[in-house]
Amino acid sequence: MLSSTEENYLKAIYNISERESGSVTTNNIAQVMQTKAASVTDMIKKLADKELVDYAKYRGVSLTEKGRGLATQLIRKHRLWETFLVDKLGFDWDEVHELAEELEHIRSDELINRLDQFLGQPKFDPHGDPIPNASGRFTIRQQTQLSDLKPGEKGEVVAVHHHDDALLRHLAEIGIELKTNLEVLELHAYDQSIQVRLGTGKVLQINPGLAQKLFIRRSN
Amino acid sequence: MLSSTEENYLKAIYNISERESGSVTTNNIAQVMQTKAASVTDMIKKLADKELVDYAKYRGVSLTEKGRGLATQLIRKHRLWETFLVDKLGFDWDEVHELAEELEHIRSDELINRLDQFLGQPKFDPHGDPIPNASGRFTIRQQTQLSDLKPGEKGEVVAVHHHDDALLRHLAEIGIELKTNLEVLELHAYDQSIQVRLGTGKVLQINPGLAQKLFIRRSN
DNA sequence: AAATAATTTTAGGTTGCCCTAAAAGCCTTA
DNA sequence: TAAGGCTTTTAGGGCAACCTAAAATTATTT
Ligand SMILES: [Mn+2]
Ligand SMILES: [Mn+2]
Ligand SMILES: [Mn+2]
Ligand SMILES: [Mn+2]
Repeated sequence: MLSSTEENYLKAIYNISERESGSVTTNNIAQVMQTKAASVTDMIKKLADKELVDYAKYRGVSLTEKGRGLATQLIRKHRLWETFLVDKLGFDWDEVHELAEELEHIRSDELINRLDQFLGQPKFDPHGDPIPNASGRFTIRQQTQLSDLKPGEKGEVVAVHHHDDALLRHLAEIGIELKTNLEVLELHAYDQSIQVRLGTGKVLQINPGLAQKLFIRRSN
Repeated sequence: MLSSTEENYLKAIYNISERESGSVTTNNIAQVMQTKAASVTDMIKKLADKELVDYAKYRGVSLTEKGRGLATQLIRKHRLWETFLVDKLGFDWDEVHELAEELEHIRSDELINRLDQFLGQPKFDPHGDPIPNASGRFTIRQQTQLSDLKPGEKGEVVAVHHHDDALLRHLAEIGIELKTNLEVLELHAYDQSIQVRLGTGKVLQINPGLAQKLFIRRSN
């Protein structure tokens, strides 16, 4: 039985290792967990004792199979709760992350499987992130960063990277949400910004930072 | 901001003072919280510092207005989550108490108010217990213990006392749930048992312990 | 290859919630 | 009303998760 804190560390390690290659460093975890390196070392030892991470002093950690499995289940719970909050309770997509951070620690397989059924076994959460199934398998989807599209290419917004509430609110404001269709009109060499036309006809300048955080499925 | 533990103590004190008159004793709380008297004394001091209980050494505690308000909100959350689990996720009434014990500590007024809306602002939980509204007011209902009915009296089961899962399963097995209609046929002086006929026609012998835990609204 | 800089670990301490054992206070009953 | 028996509090610790400061190790620069 893991504490909520242990679960959060596992998830942090999982997320870091998804976006960076090699082993995960103490400082890296400290930053994500908003804590101090010394505290991370304490916790790493505990997780290593429980065989959830492989750990070599001064060399960082990586998840074991067991650790990765638990992290995946936690992500499943997080994303299912987010889906519940948006689809059933009518929250906006920028309001659900913190709540899901608490709800994900409710410990009951029965609960999460019933919730999954109730929601119609969704494959993606309100931010377009894939929801692993009960065996921990993710649905793979073809997607590209908006910043990689060439002028003339069209597509549909399928995910946003990631849980920055201000970003999500901004997107909603300028008219971008999941399933929004768009076409790249021009790339401006001067500031790397991208001009796009939305399905609604609205034309927008998207700055490069934002364009990296929007994931598109090409549609032609 | 209260910890889950502090919230649970408040709820325990609230529940004890509902069923017993006078101030709530340390041992009483220790028994409900499954902990030791010394631990209770520690916590009582903390709650007294926060002005959630009135405390006089060796004299027990009682909730302040503020403490009672928080306890009531916790009970609201508990009962709304139980209602969600039964009505929306299809759990049986004997399966939801422990889960609600965890869910009730999720801290968000917005969440609980949306959940309330989603459930249709229910007035009673799956065990027939009243759900306080956002201002902490309970719906009052006329009800009598089955053990107080006289032969010939009829009524409807409106609540069961309380969260003993085995009791709830037993009731379901013998055909008693909320809204079950019944009529008292006979009282047996020998063992104080009560013979009742359910709406279905089924005739049962109910022992006096159980009869005290069934709440009935008279219907004639 | 040193020297310096950065990272990581260790040492020692705090807080919240729990414990056992002993002391203190309250209550009953002779 | 005084003793004995409960109940409650205090004293002194343990454990999880955090902290700061110092030491150890690794990485980078000269
Ligand atoms: Mn999230
Ligand atoms: Mn998400
Ligand atoms: Mn309950
Ligand atoms: Mn209930």
